[in-house]
Amino acid sequence: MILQINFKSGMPIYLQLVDQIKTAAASGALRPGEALPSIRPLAEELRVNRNTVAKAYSELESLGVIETLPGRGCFLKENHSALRKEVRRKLLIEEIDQAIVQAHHLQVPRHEFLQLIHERMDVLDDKRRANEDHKKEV
Amino acid sequence: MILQINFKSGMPIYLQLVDQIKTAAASGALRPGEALPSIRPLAEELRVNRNTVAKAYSELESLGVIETLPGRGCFLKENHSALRKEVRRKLLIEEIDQAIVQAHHLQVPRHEFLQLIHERMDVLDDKRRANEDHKKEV
Amino acid sequence: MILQINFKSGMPIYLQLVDQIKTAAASGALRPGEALPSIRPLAEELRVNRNTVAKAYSELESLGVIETLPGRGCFLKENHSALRKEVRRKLLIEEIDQAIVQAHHLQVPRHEFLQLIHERMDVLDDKRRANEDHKKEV
Amino acid sequence: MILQINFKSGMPIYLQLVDQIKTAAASGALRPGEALPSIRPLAEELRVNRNTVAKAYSELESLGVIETLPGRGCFLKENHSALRKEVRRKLLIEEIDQAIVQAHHLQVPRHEFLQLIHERMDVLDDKRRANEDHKKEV
DNA sequence: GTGGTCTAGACCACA
DNA sequence: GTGGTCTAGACCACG
Repeated sequence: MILQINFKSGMPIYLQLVDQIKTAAASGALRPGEALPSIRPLAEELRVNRNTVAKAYSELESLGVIETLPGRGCFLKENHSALRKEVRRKLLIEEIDQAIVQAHHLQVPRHEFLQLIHERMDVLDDKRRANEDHKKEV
Repeated sequence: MILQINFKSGMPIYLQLVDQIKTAAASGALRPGEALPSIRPLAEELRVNRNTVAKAYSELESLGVIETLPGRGCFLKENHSALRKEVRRKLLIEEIDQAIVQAHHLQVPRHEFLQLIHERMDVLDDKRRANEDHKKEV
Repeated sequence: MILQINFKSGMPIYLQLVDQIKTAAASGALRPGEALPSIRPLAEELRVNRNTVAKAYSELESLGVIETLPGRGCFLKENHSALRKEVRRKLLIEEIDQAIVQAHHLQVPRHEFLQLIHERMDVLDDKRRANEDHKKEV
Repeated sequence: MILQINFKSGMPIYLQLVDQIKTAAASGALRPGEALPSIRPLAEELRVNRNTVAKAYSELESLGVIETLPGRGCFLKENHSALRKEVRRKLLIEEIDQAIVQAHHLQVPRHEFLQLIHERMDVLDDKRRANEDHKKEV
């Protein structure tokens, strides 16, 4: 799971986390019963206060998305079905449209835009792989 | 231009307006030189305080998207993009990363993601062209 | 840094603050990275509403002069001048023209005017140096 | 007399006019009994609403600086002595300092700054001469 | 009519 | 404690 925070959006960080984790859960990127990253390391990784992550988790718990077992960690609850394909498509289109609009607003030509997308996909892929390798080693 | 506010999203109202107006500008729904809705009526329509709309507009002005002529109104600027290339790139990357992360969360495979991007670029292009044609007729 | 407001000048309070803080930054009275007075106490000290100070600070942020870290405070930015050369020139010309016009109004002859400029540049330079020395000692 | 308006300063235009005319009067650039430019042409020249100029003049009248003779125009009143040299110097220094501070803020080097000053003095001189020639022809 | 400023006071998010 | 958002309402400046 990749979590990405936008510090400047004005949207509360803990809500950004909630949204992204809900999405990951709903999409199946997070499987029922699977453990979420624990608060302290995640807070460090995201360069965010621990309270902020804790708040996101407690919000998720009260939403019934996750379950907190004190002393053991946070786990995804069972009763979540993956979203229907159409809904997922809609969620993704929202983000894509924002990027396209931004590109147009900044007058970035189409080919540069596409090139940038490929670049970022590679960058983020590498990041993710690095993360996973790091965890295997630990 | 249709403006719509989500009071529960946690995202500040004025930022929602900023985003939507930037989008409208980028998509061609608003044309350079065109007047934006005036602050007071818009505030009433959206059932929001006048200051909140004013803040959105003032933000847009300092971003260089609109121009406000006191006593006359607010207008979309002509050349709204005097940002340095580096900064533009950074802004765009932010949006792109969000889309990529969303795609990953939703476990949309790479080729489907790219296909969707092309689709949406075409769709938005068509929309923009339609808008322009409509205005020419008027 | 001393901030002083003229309630009768007709110039908006928040702009007076913006100007004075820009001046303090330019003169070295405020150093890059240094914290500005926090909004609430400053508002009390100046007997001004909190929002007014906040508006000044937010203006300074969008001008790229300061950086505000919510929950922590506002700080003078390091490299406050990413403006394009052309824009900078225009901003400077505005100020220069005002001085020239004032000189003409006061019928100060050209050579006296230029002499006065040199004098003031030296005076302000000295002030800035004094400020820097003082801070090194602290 | 040169009148120079800054539309972006936030200071009311009519107050800018009042200040500049007071200064011109105090310095002797405007002589007692001399006629001020009439409202309509001045408003056009400055690209300002007639009401704004009218307001400035009415303000000046209530301050006792000028006298309005309906149907004939506005004239500088008699009882104004030129300011003492020291005061004039102080007024001028204020403007000069603002320009210097702006230059420093924009990191314009000293020699460029001085060069720009000479440039602008020439430009404004030419403007003034053009104005005067134009009036002689009329 | 337009936008701009300021106040007073409430509540939120974050460290 | 910090800054941020929002509301409600008053008054000003300008066209």
